[in-house]
Amino acid sequence: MKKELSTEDKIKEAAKTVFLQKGFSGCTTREIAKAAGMNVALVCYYFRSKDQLFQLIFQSILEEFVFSLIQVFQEEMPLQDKMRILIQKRYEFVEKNPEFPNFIHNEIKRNAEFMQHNKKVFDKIASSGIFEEALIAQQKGEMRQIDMFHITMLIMSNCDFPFISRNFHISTQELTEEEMTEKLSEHRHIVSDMLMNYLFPNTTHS
Amino acid sequence: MKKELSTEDKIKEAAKTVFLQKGFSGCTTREIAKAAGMNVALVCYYFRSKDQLFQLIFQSILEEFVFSLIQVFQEEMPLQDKMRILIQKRYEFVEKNPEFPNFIHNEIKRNAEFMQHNKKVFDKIASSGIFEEALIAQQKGEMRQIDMFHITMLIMSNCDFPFISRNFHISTQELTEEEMTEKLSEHRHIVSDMLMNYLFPNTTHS
DNA sequence: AAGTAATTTAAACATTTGTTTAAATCATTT
DNA sequence: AAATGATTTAAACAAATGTTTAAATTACTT
Repeated sequence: MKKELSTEDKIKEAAKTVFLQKGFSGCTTREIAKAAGMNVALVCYYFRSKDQLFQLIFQSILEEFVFSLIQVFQEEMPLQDKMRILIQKRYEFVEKNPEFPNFIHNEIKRNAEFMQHNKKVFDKIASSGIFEEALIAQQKGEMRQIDMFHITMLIMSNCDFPFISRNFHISTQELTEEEMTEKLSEHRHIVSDMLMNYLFPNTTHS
Repeated sequence: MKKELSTEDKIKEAAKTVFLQKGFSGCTTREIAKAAGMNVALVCYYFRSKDQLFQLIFQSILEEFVFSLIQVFQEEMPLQDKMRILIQKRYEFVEKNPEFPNFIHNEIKRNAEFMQHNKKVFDKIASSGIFEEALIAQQKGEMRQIDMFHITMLIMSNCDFPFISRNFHISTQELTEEEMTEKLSEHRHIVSDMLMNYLFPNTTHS
């Protein structure tokens, strides 16, 4: 059923996998071609250059990432529930796309202007109204009064880092892949508990 | 005063800077040589190969990293204080070496065996007795009863990630370098508060 | 079926990059 | 000062890598 992909799409899929796993500098066009079961020249035929192919992939991945966030913001429910779900969704998103955070950070480092090209995507978060909603909750005393910067950072730190550092912990604590997967699955509840307790201190949390 | 370095040491220093900033795949021997103000051939003359030079740098950085942790464990004080200081020291260490965490994760990904060569270094953490100490505190009910895996993960997540994602937040939230540095400095107190509250729930924290 | 355009392939090209070589320079010892 | 060994340099080499070319194949239209 997956056989019916065009050559162009096969290369795109392979490129996504390889770029996510190894980053731009860490892989070659030949590697991507091979992963797609294609000739080297075909990569250039369809995408002109490695840079252009990367730009394309990067953008699509970035959108996927941002949309997964916005999806939650737009729901109709109390901020506290929204936050809990946000944390959960975020954690699960990274669980499914564990290479993702590292990928973004590496490529921003390699080329800081990348993000400027994709700023529009991030504006969608701001225009979702989530920040205003949080401000109101803070004024009501429902939510801890700290800058949105810190809130964002706390959520991302605790949801993204475990997967960024997956191999590190496997190595240093001598875990198997399966044990690690299990641990990371457990960890979500701890993260959720800790963050919700901290962000909404006056509430009893199940 | 810094002029009195030997050629070998100049190359080592340059290599450390460049490797930390760009990773192994992200830089060239010529780049390192240039950063050291040296000839390309000198890099190979003193270190035989890029791989060997990298191995050397990696190991020294890793030791620096681990020793900064152990230092705290060995002090004589209640676990709760030890933890607070650990969090603080860890945060400050990454603040001073912001490229560090990303560097480690990237190179582990590139070559998983790297860590196996340096396992001895990490054993020193275990033999510091910190884990036993934590277990006792948990049995006494002083400390939240969660696996050391999760505790380690929480601390590292909140201390390391802010610096890993520094450029990401600068880009997406349109901050200047100075604003970001300031924010990250504030963030330490939030991290410390949140973690201490979570790990030692029955205590009042200043 | 012939002709046309798109796709695919193998080969080649130019650059980059890790490494080596052989000569030149410098420092140190005798 | 001569000689010896260490250090430095420029040049070269081989392999890898991004990209292009030109021919071969396929798909599609008339």
